[in-house]
Amino acid sequence: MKEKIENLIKSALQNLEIEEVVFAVENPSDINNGDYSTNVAMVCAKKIGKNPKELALSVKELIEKNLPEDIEKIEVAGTGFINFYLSKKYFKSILKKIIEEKNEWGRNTLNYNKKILVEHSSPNLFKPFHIGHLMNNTIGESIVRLAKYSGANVTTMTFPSDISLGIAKAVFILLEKIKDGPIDVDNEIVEYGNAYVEGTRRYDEDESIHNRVKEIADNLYSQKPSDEWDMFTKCKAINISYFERITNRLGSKFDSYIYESEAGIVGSEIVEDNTPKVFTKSEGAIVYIPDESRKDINTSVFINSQDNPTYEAKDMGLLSLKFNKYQPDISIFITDNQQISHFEVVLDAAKKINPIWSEKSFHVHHGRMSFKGEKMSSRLGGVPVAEELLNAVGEDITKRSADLENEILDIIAIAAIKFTILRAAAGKDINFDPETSLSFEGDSGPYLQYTTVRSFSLIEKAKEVGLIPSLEKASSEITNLEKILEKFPGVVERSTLDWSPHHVVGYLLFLAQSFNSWYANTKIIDKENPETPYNLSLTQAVAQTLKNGLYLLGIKTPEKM
RNA sequence: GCGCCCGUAGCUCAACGGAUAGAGUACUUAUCUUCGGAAUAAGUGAUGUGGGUUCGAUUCCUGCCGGGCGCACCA
Repeated sequence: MKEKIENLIKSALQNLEIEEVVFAVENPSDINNGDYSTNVAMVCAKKIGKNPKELALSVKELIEKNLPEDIEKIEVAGTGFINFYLSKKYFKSILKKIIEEKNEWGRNTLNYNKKILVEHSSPNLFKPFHIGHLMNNTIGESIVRLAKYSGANVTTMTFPSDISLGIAKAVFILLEKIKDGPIDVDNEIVEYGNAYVEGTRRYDEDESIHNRVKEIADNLYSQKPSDEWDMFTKCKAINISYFERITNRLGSKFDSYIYESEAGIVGSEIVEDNTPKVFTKSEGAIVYIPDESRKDINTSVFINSQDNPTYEAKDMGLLSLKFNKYQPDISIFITDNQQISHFEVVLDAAKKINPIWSEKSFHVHHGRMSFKGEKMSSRLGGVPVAEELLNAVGEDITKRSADLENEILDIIAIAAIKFTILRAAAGKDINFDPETSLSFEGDSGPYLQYTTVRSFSLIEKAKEVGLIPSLEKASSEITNLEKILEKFPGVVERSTLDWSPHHVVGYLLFLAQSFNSWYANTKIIDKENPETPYNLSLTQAVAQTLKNGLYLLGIKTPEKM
């Protein structure tokens, strides 16, 4: 439809002998200003020395001479906007499309047949899956779904951090601990988390253990058979299954794992092969010094003076592994925005090794969550762990409605949390206060779910009394709901173009509010009303659209709630 | 100090250079013997500050004020 309108305008401009200009056709934010709107007259007016309103009127007249039946009317408004109002017939065809396409409704072809690799949720072994991971997972999963909806062939990947000095510290503690007896199997994850925290503390306080910890680190990096290597591999397996359990609960699956330990090996080789071409030896380490023109990034160490790869080299190795394995057309990776400059350095260096690595990579960065005002860091302990938060939210939901099944309870709790994360543009920090951030009323995940569930159940209820949705007898009036439904694919496209799920959130809220408002003023199941079948179709289209939108956010629609 | 990002109702967030800056929450009211009240309707309330570019600036540029993050062997 947008293209259609653009073409109408272009041919009108030709008739007026105005040379081509860049103009916009968009959905006005206020639906009273038409279904589509263009600023073409304002853009051209000055160029040709004419009043924008007059110009708009002549464009309008020209288009009206041969008006397609999809368009009902055209108006000139404001300082020279040309607003297009679509016809009932067109909206009716949209409803038909929604009902026929079901879960496919809203898809686009922006990335048709492209290979997209999305890396997200990367866990740190030995550290619990905390709220920062939850945030990363929520945004990542939504981007995965947007990518799928845009016709891409999507591969999901995660990059567990399985090797570091910090992990060596944890292994040091665990080896000490098993001397006193075996680790409590029921509490393994907690024990490992504590070991990590304890290791960090001991290392800072007690210099005498530094040599031993470094030795452990060396053995882990070189995969040398030893007690520490055995301990490490055992912990790794348990941590990964823990990770799979929690991400599965959240609705994510990963096609592939690339471990930091693998990436470190590959990264080290790449760095060594490209020294001194790209990298420079300095003070026993190998560093990357950016060109003079890149004053915004800093010199960084890739291989430290102990000969171990740093995070930078590991990410270089990761690029190589990713592109060799998958040849993605777009490689998206999601991290918090503390890492922006880190990746700028890595990608700048990567550009000199294989330009494709940098050209096809796209960094989505999100803010951090502060919890009751306190910064979160699992290394220091006392961090809100994702599962604890989910369970706490679940309890609040139980207080509200006691008889929900556990599965539905979890679906609602996840929706409440994911909504809070996705409603804001990624990149901003979220000030997470469980008291206010996690409401179930008003703008909230459960509100959207509730509206969806209720609208689906209306259709069922109508069936029981013999009323079936049908588009045959439509009122001549065009409802706001029809206008809003028509916008859904455009909103999805916009979210896909800048990988920003929050546009979908805003849209769904608007749709749900409009539906609820209509619902409050319309008796939908009404045997006396000849428009009832049409209203039921409308309800069905709303329910489907809400459901599809929630899917894109990684939020499930429960059967009932 | 250098670099990047951010300042919008009391609070949490929107606004792809466009039309009267939208929501929720809180507060004040109203609807409701209901097709599922996790609802609906109404009211109060905001672009940190000074310039500039533009037909038009919350949005772009710039000065100031305030905040966050990053800056050599952590991840």
